[in-house]
Amino acid sequence: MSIEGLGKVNSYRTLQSLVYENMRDAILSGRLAPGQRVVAAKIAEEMGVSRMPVRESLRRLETEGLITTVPHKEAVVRRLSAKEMEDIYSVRLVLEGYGGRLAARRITAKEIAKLEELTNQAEELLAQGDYWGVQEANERFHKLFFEASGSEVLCELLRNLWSRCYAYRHLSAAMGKRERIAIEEHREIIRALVDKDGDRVERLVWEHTEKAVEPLLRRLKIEEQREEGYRAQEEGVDHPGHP
Amino acid sequence: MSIEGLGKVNSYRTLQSLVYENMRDAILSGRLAPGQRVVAAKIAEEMGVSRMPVRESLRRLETEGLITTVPHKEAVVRRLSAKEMEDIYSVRLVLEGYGGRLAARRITAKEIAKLEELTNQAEELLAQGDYWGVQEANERFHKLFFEASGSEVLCELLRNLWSRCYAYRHLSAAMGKRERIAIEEHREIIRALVDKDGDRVERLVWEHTEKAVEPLLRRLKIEEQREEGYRAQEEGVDHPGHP
DNA sequence: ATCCGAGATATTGGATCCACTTAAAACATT
DNA sequence: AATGTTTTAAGTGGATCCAATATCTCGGAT
Repeated sequence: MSIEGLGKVNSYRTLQSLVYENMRDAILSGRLAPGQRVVAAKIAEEMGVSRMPVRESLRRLETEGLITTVPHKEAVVRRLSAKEMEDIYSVRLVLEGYGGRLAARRITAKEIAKLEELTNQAEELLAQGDYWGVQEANERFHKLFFEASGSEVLCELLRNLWSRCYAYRHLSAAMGKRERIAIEEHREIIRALVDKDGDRVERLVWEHTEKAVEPLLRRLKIEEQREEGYRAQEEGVDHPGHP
Repeated sequence: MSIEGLGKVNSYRTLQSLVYENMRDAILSGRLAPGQRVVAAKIAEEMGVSRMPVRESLRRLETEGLITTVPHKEAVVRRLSAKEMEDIYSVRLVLEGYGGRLAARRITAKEIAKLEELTNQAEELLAQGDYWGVQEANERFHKLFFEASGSEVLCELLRNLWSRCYAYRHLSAAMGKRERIAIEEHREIIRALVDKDGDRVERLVWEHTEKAVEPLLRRLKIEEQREEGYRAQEEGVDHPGHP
């Protein structure tokens, strides 16, 4: 009936939406890791609800691309191959660039101030060696940035693409190697926004995102190969190809 | 239990997926028109199934942006304002342009032949005055075109954007005014693909889509104003603003 | 020893039931 | 007649039950 610690449940939210958010959060945070099986009954019991709202949530997560289901078999948290990750990032690149172009035309002084604040925050956190904090601040920068585009459709798509790779964000932690430069690039983007120079914003976002994704992809490919190695060892097969 | 005329239902497809496709088709075709209310129980009865698979389908359609639901109230087929339509088209523009750029690098001779065939088909249909047929052929051209990009992510997003405005396609019927030119533009895009000139493909797609959307938007705006006029008349209010 | 098939088990898919929310309609009150 | 209130109807949200299907296990035949 009620989810512990969430107070008055039935006041205005449906159970289904709460379960959905809970599951989504679990996936993004990594509590439900990519490849892990998701059993509706288990989730339902854990949350103290029936299977019904869980099933509806599963459908939503499925159409968002966060889980995959096979009829009568199972639902698993979706795993991304390096190729898929690359595709997602390249589309994000294009869309964020376009968002930047739009933002340059309509961003307000207030929003720019907020972007500057986030950049300063990131800088401070970097000085303290809090790399995770830096990443979080940078994420908020990007989110705010594309929301300034004024296109709800664009935001929706970007949020989706974002959430699909969020569970892999630990792979893109640069641990001091790139953060310095990334923050400088953010400042440059802000300058271009102030100048209302859409072309320049777009180009800068392109370069910026491209550089950010490169190490992530490299690591993902390494992980993939390592895992394939394991599997080969276990199964006694040398190259089973992708499942 | 069984949907009439669909044969062996439980062999490999789930009822839910059949209901989903049915509903989606109804929305795209206009049988369920934008703004129309969708009552789960009614749909269930019509299709001869229980409400369960209908509810799951509704969740999917909702996250795809084809319907909107208000908790405990109702589900309605989503209506697009001119602004939303404009946003969707501008994102489509960007993505299709990018898809073209990718396609230029990897499209095969066979795919190009198929594109040419579709263009010829469109031309024939135009000569016969079958404007609807022309539109359909052109749609298939676009679909095949962006599928040649090789990016599943990109295709998924474009399919979604496509489906969101599909119910409004009658508004973009040019009835002979533009089809001639559109077909010529398709041929030019094909030429650029043959030359593997990604930049040119992207530019051509931009221009092409931009020209196609303009009349649609104009008509949508006119419809919007007319409807507002009706409402003002009915309610005796002069300008109630957007709901 | 290996392969195959018949139960047993786990889990999803679908139907039905009930409770709760919202709106609409009927009614009463001023 | 207009307005506020109660009753009624319609429809969603959630729980539970049953059926269908896939996987697993174990015993038997070759």
